[in-house]
Amino acid sequence: MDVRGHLDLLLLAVLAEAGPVHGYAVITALRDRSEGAFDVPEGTVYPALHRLERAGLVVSRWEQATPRRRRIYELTHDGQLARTAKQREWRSFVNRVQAVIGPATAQAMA
Amino acid sequence: MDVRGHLDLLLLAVLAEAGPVHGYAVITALRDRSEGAFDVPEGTVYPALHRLERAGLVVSRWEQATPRRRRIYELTHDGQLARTAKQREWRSFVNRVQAVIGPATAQAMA
DNA sequence: TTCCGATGCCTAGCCTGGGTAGGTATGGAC
DNA sequence: GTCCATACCTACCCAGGCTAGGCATCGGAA
Repeated sequence: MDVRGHLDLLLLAVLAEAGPVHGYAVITALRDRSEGAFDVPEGTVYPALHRLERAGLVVSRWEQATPRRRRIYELTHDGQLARTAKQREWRSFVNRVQAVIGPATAQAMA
Repeated sequence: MDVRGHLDLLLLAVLAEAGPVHGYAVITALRDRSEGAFDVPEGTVYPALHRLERAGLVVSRWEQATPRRRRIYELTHDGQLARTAKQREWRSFVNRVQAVIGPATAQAMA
C-alpha cells in the first residue's frame, strides 16, 4: 500500500512519538505500526527525510560511537507545529472524503 | 485542499451515488458534498474521467437535445466493483494511518 | 444591445512526489 | 567465508494532479 501524499504526516508522527531516531528505524517503525501495510522503500524515505530537513522540520546528526554509521533525525519546533497542523488537516481530509463517499462507509469504519 | 491520490475514489463515489452525470456536475457535486473543500479544477477532473473511461470503469455519451453540449458519464460494472474495492482500500488506509499517528487522534475523529 | 459571468468542454505542459533500481559498507550468524 | 540484515545514498522514471490556456453557448445585467 502506498502512502498517497500523506508521507510527511507519517514521518513526522513517527519522529514525534518515537523520539530521535535514525532513518532505517523510521522505516521499520512505519512497517510495524501499520502491521506491514506501510512498507515504504528506502528510496522514498531517505529523500523525504532530506526534504523535511531542507524545510526545517527536522534536524539530523551523525550518531557517535555506534557500530554502523547512523544519521539521527529529530523534530524541530517547526516540525512539531507542522505535525499538529498536518494531523488537523488529516482529520479534516478524512471527514471530507467520508462526506463524499457516504455516511454508510463512515459508520462501517467505527 | 487537494485530493492526494484519492481522486478516483471520489469520482467513482460521486458517479455511483449521483447516477449518470456530466463532468461539470461532478465538479460541483464534489465541491458541494465536501462543503467547498474539494474544489477540484477542471484540468484535474476531465483528464481523470478520461483515464477512468480508458480503464473501462466508466462510459460516456454525448447528451442529446440540451442547450449546451454535455458528456454524460456512467459507471460500468467494473466501475462499480472498483468503487467498492477502493472504498475498502480507503477504510484500510485510514485505519493504518490512524495506527501510525496514534489512537488519540483516532478518538478525536469520532 | 452589448458585455460579462457561469456553464460546459478540452489539452499541452509543468512539477512534485513517490517508486524502482542500483550502489556502498559493516556487522553478526552460520 | 559467505550471506543476510542493517544502514546509508542518489539517479532516474513515471503517474497524477495542477496551471494555464483555448473554445463555445446561454442568461442576465448594464
